[in-house]
Amino acid sequence: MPSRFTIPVPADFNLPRDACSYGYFLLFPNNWDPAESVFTRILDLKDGPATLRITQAKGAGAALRVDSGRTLSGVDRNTARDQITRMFRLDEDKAHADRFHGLDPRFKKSGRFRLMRSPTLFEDVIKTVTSCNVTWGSTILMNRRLCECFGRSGAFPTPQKLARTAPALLRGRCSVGYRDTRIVELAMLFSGKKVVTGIKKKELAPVDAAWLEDPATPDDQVFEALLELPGIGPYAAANIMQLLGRYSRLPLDTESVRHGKMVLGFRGSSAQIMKRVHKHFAPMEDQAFRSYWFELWTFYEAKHGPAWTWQRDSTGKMFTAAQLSK
DNA sequence: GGTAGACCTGGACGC
DNA sequence: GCGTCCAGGTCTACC
Repeated sequence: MPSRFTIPVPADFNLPRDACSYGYFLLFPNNWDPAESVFTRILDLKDGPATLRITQAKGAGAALRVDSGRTLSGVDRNTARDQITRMFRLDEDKAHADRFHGLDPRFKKSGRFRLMRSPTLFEDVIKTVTSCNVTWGSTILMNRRLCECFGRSGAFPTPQKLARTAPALLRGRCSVGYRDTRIVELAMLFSGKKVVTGIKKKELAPVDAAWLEDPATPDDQVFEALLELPGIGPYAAANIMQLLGRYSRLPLDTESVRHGKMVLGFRGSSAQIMKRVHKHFAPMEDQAFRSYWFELWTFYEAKHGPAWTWQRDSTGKMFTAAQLSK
């Protein structure tokens, strides 16, 4: 039996704008339907996977309506509500907006400040690993296959499932290449296991997700802890920081170099341009990433139209530095 | 501390 | 259809 519930949102929350605010909205098992303005997401809940259809029929500020393909227990409904809240950052209120817009008023009119993320930290970490050293089209493919091959009914696979998976099988089915062992080791760490990692050649304690998510934990300690994880270098760690709601660091990559050259007019080697991009956004203090990201996003939208009109299988594959430089 | 090269895959390109 | 080259961060070895 289908079921329906609602989730209240902050007065400024706008589903098309805020759901389509970061590239992960294009990755499985997320699906945005531009024609209907419907965000569909499969969540692996206690009683099994559920396909959730999320809409905001009455516009910005109106409660989200969530339709499930099956009846949800009270426990599953609460878990779904928590995960959707995390995904759309519904806990970031006017104070967050005011802080960002005070430092960078360019985005006050559009109201942008929220960045879409995953329902769980584990999924954010794996999505980040699958976005490293690979073109965006391959990132889409890896996430699709992870869900199809190892997730229940197309949901994102759990840490427990991936922790039990042989790296070679992961590589063979999901085209993750050398990331295979890194993903399995990360899954073990998120499953509460100690890991003697072959990647970084040391014994690692299980990931304490609550400690990483706790705003009271200092940024520097979170960053250092992330760098310890297999497959996580400076770029990935900085990206996970913003996914954790810590916006002072910039995950700079080849795309940042392209942006530095094309939009900011910087010249020099890649390393020099990255240093200049860092310096350029330093005045944005604890909001540096938001300022950087929405500047990038504005460039993308100027090329391809508003993000809520993008199609995963066409527009969504255009986003690589090489493509955008053309 | 800085740097070169290996790690993989998909896609573009030339023949 | 096949071979070659390239894009894309992390990690290790070496200086």
